[in-house]
Amino acid sequence: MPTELPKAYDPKTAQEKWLQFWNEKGYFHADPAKPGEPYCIVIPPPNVTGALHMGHALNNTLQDVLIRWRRMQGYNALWMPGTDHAGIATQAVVERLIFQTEKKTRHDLGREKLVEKIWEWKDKYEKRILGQLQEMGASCDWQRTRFTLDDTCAKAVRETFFRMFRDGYIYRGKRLVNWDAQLQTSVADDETYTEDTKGGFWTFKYEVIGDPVGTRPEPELPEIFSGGRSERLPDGTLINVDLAIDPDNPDSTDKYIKFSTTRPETMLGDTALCVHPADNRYKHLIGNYVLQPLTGRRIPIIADGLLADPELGTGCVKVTPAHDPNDYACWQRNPQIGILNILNPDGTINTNGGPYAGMPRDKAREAVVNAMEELGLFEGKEDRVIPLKYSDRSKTPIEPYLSDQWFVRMADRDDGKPGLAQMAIDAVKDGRVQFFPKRYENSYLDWLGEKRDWCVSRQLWWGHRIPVWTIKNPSDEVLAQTIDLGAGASKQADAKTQTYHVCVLNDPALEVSLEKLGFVQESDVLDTWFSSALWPHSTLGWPEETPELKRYYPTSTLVTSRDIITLWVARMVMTGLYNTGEVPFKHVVIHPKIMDGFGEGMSKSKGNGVDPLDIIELYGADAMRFGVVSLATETQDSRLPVSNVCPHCGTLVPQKKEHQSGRTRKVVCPGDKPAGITCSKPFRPSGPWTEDDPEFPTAKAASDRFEMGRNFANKLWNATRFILMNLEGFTAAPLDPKALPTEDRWILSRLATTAKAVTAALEGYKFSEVSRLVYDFAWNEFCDWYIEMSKGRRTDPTCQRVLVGVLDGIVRLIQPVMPFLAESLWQALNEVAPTRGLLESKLAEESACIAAWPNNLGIFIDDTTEGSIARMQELVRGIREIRNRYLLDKTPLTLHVKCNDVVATELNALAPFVKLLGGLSSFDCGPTTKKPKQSGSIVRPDFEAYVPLAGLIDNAAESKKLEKEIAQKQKLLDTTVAKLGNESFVKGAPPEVVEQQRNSVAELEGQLKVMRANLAELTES
RNA sequence: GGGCGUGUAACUCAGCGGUUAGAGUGCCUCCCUUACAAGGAGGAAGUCGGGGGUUCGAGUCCCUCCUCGCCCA
Repeated sequence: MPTELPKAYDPKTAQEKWLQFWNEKGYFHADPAKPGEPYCIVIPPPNVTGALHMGHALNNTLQDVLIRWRRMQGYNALWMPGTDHAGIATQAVVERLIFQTEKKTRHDLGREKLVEKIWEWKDKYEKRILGQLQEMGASCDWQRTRFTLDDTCAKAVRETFFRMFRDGYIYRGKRLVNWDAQLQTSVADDETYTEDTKGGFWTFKYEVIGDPVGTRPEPELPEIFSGGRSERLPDGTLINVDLAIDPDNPDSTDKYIKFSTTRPETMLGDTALCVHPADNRYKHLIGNYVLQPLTGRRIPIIADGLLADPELGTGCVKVTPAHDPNDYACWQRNPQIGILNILNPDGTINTNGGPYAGMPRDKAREAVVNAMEELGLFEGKEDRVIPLKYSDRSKTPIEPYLSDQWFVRMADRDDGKPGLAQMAIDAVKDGRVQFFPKRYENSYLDWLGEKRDWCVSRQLWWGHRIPVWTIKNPSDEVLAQTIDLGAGASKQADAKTQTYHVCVLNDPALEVSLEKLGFVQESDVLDTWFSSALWPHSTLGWPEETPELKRYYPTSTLVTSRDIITLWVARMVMTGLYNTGEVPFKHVVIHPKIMDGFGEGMSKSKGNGVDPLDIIELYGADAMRFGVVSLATETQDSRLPVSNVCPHCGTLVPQKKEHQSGRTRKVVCPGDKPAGITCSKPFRPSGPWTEDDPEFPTAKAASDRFEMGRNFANKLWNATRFILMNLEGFTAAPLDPKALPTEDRWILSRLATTAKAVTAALEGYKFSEVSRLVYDFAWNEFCDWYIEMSKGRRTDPTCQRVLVGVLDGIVRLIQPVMPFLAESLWQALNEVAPTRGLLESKLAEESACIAAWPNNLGIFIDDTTEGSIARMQELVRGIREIRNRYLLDKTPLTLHVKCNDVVATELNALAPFVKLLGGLSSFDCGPTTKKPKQSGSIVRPDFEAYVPLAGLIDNAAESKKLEKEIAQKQKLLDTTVAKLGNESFVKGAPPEVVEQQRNSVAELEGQLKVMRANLAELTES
């Protein structure tokens, strides 16, 4: 006996049940020993910094769609899950938390203790994140879950660093970094943000000091104007640097030169003043010197057209290479001016700042301004809003800071070894790695093309500690003992600073003995991206030659968002090629970003992220997945306006901008007046909260964009419910397309077409197309028409087989997108019709997860039949339109159709359905049908149909409608005729288009004739 | 400043050279018809950002301007 399903789909029940079922069955565990072409995706490891938001939901749902689809196709599919330690982000979050709760800094705690605390945080959030993924239905191979700091990954990191060190790709160098003085670490550009901040614009002057000819060190002179700089002079000549006084203007003995700055304290580190080479006001001063009065240093006046802007301020700027990126670049062009660091790592002034040493930045600024004022060198201050760079981690201003860092060399090499950047460029250029959509290649290639060295050291405690031991000025004895360290260690020496670095691969004993000799291990850790760059091969076990690595590497597809193409994708390609000689993945799929309702990207710092679990709770995991798949189009980012669900009454209260970033703690529910709800109770809007609020319950986030998926799930559920209720006596048998009636041939043709299109969409990573195709077919064709038609054939065994067969196909097609729903329907089908099939009957698979993907249905495709049904649908819609217009409700109608014999034969064959769907008591059709008086009319190219409405018809209304239709058709006819009258159209357009237009004219003329006759009759009566 | 994208119905988005531009939501009318009111039937609603151009034909290709977004300087 058929089981009866509950009236509505209950996502919660399905999710609990099938998660457990899948887990027990182990469908998601990939075994390299099993057959099947490999298909592998590595997850972009989410940061353990915080929970996942809808952007992650989108990213992971798309991966799941692909992996589930390939699994159904019979691939040996592996989806490798894991999380990222996200160095600075996580450390900063934990440090902040500790400071809030215990008022302790990391230095109070110490390295070991802090790292321990971070591991606790990591455990908590890793669990949360993996839980979120599981609830979404992600079919990852959970047994293989990795973490970028676990032993397997650590081994790969160390091996890679060692090889790069040994091969000369890694070096120690100085660089101006974004210094976070609070956290005392450098941060990457993407870890900073710029905010307009109230500041000042001070103007000072320096005294130009006499510099008698001959006392200046001569060798300096050519350098100042050497290289490209002289070319930038407008007249192409060198300026006579020995002249402090302009020869053309001997009276202009400038005593002072004025400049402006937004950061007066950096004057302590000035190494030059700079003017534009073409600036006539200063031309004669170039090459002279000024006195930095606070430090007593004599610094040159130089010309640099790239730094100084004659239009801006006084046209003269101070140059502080160690504390400003532009000045730093100027120094690189003019190295003779020197570079001077005036800051300690904690942001206080160092000994280079003379009397100001030890002062914090802000105090030093005050002191410097005061001192300049006392010296009479202060010219004025203007309040100004300036864009200031902040650290995203500590929310304190960034200090450009010169420090020793470790770098990975990107550039081409002259020793025959390949340049890392070039290797990665080649892989995309020759198509070994392909981007979808293709245009994203540009950002990848452009960025790599700059071949800028990668700063990989971070002054943090949370991460992979750099395996380098260093000694300065070692004794000869020590040097002698480190001549031969074996193959497990590699040495670099910097002769200039007498510094020796030893990188150790994996030899704890050697580490100990090095330390005994006075070597000290580098305290820095590696940039997080260093370990994530290895992710595709490290997770598979590299450097070991594991069966997984052999089987699944290179992986197949990487699915990610565009903002980390450079930071992550490019680096994975580089390290993959460097370590394994092969690209890490063949396809890179870039998907859109989900924005909030105001067009801003979701992020943890903004706190405008929506927890997928909120959406899942409200609409179900299938609906959430369907929703995000639907918005994954190729071009557009997608807005997700969010509402707060009032915890008291369930009213949806739209989220406003002021609710975001945790700025609003209390919202009073306005209730829902139309629904008669007066709530007025307070709640806390959804947001980046980490704890409950004792006063106000927190609202969950909702978005009506997920209703579509929820409704669709319920629709399919009920379609299945209906079919199962009508399978009394079901027997399985193969279907012979030729022997089937029109309606069966039609729905099978539509299924076959849909399956083909869905497969093509998946192959092209056109995700939104996938959901749209299945939705349209299942709802608008199968449910709205075929199931309705089947109601006239309740006990027909063929119809039962078609119903089951098409439903079976729909369930397979939707499985990648809506796996919980699909499994629910599949299991229900398995109970009632375990043996089934369209072309052959066989026992269905035990789970939809492993059901075969529909293919080879092409035999069912039948355009003629699709045309017949389309005509019938037009007729039925016409009848319904008349019924609705006259509010005829359930009144049985009669219908007379005039058409040619061919059409009549087809319509007669479908007569039972026309009667059923149109609510007719009688139906006749043929070439001799006459229009009954007082009837509603439906005029279409192939037929004219009449519904007698004696006593009901509203002549005026009917005429009005007809007139409108006639006007439309006439307009169309006119433009078509005009088109055909255009000789160049008839000659230039493809013949089939011209033919189509000709047919259209004939049709329109026919229809217009009938409609005009009908109108005339209406107005007569 | 450079690059990439975007602007289509009230909202969120499809369509990217060929009939009269579509969907979901919302809106209006009718219907609790024995699968589904998370539903059914029907309807109204768009000078496809502005301006030029190419083409027999342009939301669709090119140029330009404007809006908004992202990335890189």
